Amino acid sequence: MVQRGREQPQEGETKKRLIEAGTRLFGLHGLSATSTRQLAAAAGVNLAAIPYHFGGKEGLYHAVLEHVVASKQAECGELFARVMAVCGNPASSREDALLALRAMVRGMTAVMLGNEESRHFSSIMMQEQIEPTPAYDILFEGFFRRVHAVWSALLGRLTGLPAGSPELDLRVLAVMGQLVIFRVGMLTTLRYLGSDRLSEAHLEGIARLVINQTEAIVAGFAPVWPAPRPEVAQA
Amino acid sequence: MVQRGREQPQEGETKKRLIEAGTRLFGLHGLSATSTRQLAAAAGVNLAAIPYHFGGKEGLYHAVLEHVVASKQAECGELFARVMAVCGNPASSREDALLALRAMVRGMTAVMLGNEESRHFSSIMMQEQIEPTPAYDILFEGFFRRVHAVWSALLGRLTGLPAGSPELDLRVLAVMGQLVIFRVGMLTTLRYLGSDRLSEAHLEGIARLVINQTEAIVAGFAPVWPAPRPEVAQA
DNA sequence: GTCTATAGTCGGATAGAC
DNA sequence: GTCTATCCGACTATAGAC
Repeated sequence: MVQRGREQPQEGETKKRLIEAGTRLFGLHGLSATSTRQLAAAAGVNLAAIPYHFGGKEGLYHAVLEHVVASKQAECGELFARVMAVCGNPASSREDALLALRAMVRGMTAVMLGNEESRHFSSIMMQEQIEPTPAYDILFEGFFRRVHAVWSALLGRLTGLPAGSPELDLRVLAVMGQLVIFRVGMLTTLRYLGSDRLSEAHLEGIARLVINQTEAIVAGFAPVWPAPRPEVAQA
Repeated sequence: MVQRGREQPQEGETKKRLIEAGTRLFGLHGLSATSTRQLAAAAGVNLAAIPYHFGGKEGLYHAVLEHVVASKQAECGELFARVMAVCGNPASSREDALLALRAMVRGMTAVMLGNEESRHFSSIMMQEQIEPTPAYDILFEGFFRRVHAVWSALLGRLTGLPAGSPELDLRVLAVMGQLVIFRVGMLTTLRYLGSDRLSEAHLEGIARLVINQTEAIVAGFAPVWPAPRPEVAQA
């Protein structure tokens, strides 16, 4: 808050502390509503370190986005690879695919709802959806496209919809929405649960419930797209 | 932009223009990142009108929230009443409830994804989820609680889950998530569709797809909560 | 009720000592 | 590479004329 009671920090240390503080503050308040003075104070570094190391506030924001995307990639890499292996293997059974689906829901529940860092990450993602900055592509290409690809392979396998078809792309979004809403509407969720945080039991309940619903979705799937010209000429 | 080429506007007119401009600008940039100068310029009124009429920027924000909530209530009131009537009538069949579900999905698709005003409304809701202001209760009590109550009655009727149970509350959120994600992740959705806006055909496809999935969810429903102590003592 | 002018604060970036 | 001191622009709110 005031001054660090230590000797001069190393170069890497200062940059690292600013990125950590930036992840938290940009997530909470957004890019324009976070001041360089707040950032420097939270990181315990000098104000002038921001223009010096990152070329300005926007440079720091850019570095924060690259950092959180790399962090999420590391967190999800193994899970994604396992699921993709099942989907890409023609010998795997439908039962294998359903097991992979359960693993995917559980993994995404943990990644999205579990730790505190994910809160800041998703807040940044939401702000970029509302008002994209030039750094939006980092999030889209680095994180979102990958998640979508895995879900797409999984649901494509279970519904028979062709990869890249609009119906599959939209269904992937709708299915992911079942989980995303708990992140996006966390505050509202907690009000309904009468709690101030999601407990382990809540996470377990959400994961089970989404697994049940997603299995029901693929079991009751019937293609609806391309909307075959609804009631063409009343014929 | 500069000056209005007219005589002095009426009192009500100035307030109305500021609220309209506020809905758009607060939705795009948020409370703290929208300046009074932007607001006054967009509304075509004098800067000093904001403290005069609303007591300051935050007072205008408060008025904007009350305005959008009232607008959504008017938009949804009839649909909600119809669905609640079906759910509250013990004589209505399961088929009636499924018809109400279809009407609800179509109605919410139109309300949430259809018009331009809903974009600003949902952006404000998202920002309040990230960093709530004292005005958050206006949104929660005035809009969200009502939507949730209707979905809850509908899904309670179709699954047999008791009103107010945690599982029903969470399932309502998960089901709504299927639609909410298209609003929250509109930018990403459009990238996948390779379009710059959602056409009527897109909306129709989304509504059909969510209806199909939600019907599948209630058909394949199996209660998962309260998680019956997952593998209690491995017995 | 609306305007101009301005007070007072806080923002990001930089110069230059160390 | 880090610090202090400072510039200058943008912000919200207000005073006071009309």
